Amino acid sequence: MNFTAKSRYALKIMMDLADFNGEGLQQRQKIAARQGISPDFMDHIMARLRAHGLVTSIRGRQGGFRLEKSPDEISLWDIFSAVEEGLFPVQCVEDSGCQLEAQCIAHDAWLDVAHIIQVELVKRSLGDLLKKWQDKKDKQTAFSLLPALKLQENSECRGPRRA
Amino acid sequence: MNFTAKSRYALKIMMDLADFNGEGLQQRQKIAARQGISPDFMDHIMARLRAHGLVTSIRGRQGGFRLEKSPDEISLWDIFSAVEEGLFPVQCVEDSGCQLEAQCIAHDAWLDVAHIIQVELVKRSLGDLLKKWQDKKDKQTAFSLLPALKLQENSECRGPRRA
DNA sequence: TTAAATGTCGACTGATTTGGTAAAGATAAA
DNA sequence: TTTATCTTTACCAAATCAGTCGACATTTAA
Repeated sequence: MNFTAKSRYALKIMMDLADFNGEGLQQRQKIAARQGISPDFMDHIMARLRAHGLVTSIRGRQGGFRLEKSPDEISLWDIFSAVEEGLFPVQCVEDSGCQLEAQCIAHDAWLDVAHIIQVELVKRSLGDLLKKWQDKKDKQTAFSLLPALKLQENSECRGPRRA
Repeated sequence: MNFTAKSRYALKIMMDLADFNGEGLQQRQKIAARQGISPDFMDHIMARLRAHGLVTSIRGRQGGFRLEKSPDEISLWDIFSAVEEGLFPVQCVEDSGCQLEAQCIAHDAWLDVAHIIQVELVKRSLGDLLKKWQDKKDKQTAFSLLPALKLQENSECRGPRRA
């Protein structure tokens, strides 16, 4: 299935854009700072999100990014399949051109696994996820005096690849 | 989620052992030949399957491998988590020690994704998969004069990493 | 007791992927 | 024309992957 850093970053970026949806264009630097991502690396991810019609970009002064569709119309599958080369677990499922399909004892199992993961990812929309995040945030701030978390800069929720 | 060749091979090996379950010990060379796997590489996978209590090995002459449990008691999750280092999609979900949990806009989504994938993989037992495979095989042989496929050597159901 | 048939373990390696940096450029507003 | 913004491409070090290899341990049969 191969969820790399691209998927992790892409989800953060998309959640960030959804969180600011309707509040105008969001700049590359700001998104990157809020989500703790290297802006240079973010460029690669943005290029893919744009190519797949998930975000719109405006160049020049006052430029920036925004979602191209409503958060409810964007699924986790859309996001991950936009940024990952091969999201399917194994090659033979991905290109559907496996010559040994009939003889491979594992082929159908992989097809099944690939299918169910896709189904579950399609079920989950950015809109739903954002709602859960906002509910959680509201509860947190109700019990503390922290400023709204969305204004804090975040750093990457992850250590080096191997613990 | 990171399904590498280890998962692909492990599934083939376990399906093979399930297919020959009750027919005595299966030798390393035979399994490898039937499933089109390098025996040397298979050693690494076998070590993990054994360490996780999925297969039993007997050394010396007349030695070999067999399943340690009934195919119905072995799930895809058991197999994949035995051979992969990090089966979870992202680090912060895997080690549950993420300090930024409360501030990460994506954390709960990853937790959800990891959970549902695990649930679906646990649902799928080697017994069920084997049954489907055997049904398929029966239908195939009913319409052709090919010898039973389980006796044919197989080669890996996959090309080079990049098409 | 020895030889043969098996599984076990760890070191090593070339190729690929990953995750990132950087430089030069395009575009639009001020 | 300057400045702020996104775009594209090239490049790179480090890690991972998918093995290969060799030495070794164990059991049985001759």
